[in-house]
Amino acid sequence: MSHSTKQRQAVLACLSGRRGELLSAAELTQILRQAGSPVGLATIYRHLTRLEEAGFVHRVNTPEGAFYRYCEEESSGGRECFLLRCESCGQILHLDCSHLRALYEHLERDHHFIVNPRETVFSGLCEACARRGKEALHEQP
Amino acid sequence: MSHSTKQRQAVLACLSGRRGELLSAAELTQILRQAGSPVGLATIYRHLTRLEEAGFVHRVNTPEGAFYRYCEEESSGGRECFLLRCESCGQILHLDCSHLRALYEHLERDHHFIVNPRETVFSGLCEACARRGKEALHEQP
DNA sequence: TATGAAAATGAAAATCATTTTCATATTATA
DNA sequence: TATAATATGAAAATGATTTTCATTTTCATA
Repeated sequence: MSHSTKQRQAVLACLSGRRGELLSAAELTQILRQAGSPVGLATIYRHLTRLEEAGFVHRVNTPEGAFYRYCEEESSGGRECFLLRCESCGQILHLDCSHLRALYEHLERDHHFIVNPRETVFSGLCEACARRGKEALHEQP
Repeated sequence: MSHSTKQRQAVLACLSGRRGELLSAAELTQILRQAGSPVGLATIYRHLTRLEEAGFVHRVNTPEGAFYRYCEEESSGGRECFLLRCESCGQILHLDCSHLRALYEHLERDHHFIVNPRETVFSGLCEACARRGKEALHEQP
């Protein structure tokens, strides 16, 4: 049995009020503290884990640690979203692309691998960083 | 200037002798110790970092930590390899697939995102684990 | 509305991969 | 060989996450 507590509600409410945003456990702690309802870090982690297991939030793992975001209900029309992470600036982009969906179907049908898009992060360079990198090649040292 | 030391050679030799295998720093330490040429963990990490920067090894990040493998020289005909990681059994599969290459070209051309295949790991379920999962659904509790 | 068992909390300690420090050892070159 | 640059490894530091445990809160039931 799970009890409803204000900490539990605060964590979910914070993520729910910031849809699309990816937050770390530390950022959540900070936000909740500033909002006047401080929640211990351990409790934050516990709720994030439970909320993820219950399908209310998604977790995205990066080399810099885990980030969490509110889970739009895909069952009710929400589009699956793919994640692109820029290795240079750390930004995480969301992409809805039919080619990607098709590729995942191909991997499943022809390579017997069922991709979990929520855990899969394409690592690379975003447009701005790629351009910056190119320019750097032409600069004087 | 970098000095050639037996530790440096041992690390590269170990990875080079196990092409295709993904090893953690701890596993490398273990293997080298058993082979009679122990190398300190800090030194292993230092060499792995330098070898990766120099292009001799690839690093793959997973929620369980980083893994390293010898870098086949792609410039001389080696095929780019894509990484699929089973969330259930932890196995990492290598895949050479033209659809994937095509998708990366699409992402670069149409979404201006340059994917780094070495850092990108598709997370999901391998064939065996997917089958096991399906069977489990039909089992009696 | 009281009671008590189950569940939740948070501070502090524990983990665990990785990095840094620093005193010592090794390498390459003059 | 001397010596300056570089490498080593043990131990300490880091930082994200998890666990422990004494205390507090929730909620079904009396």
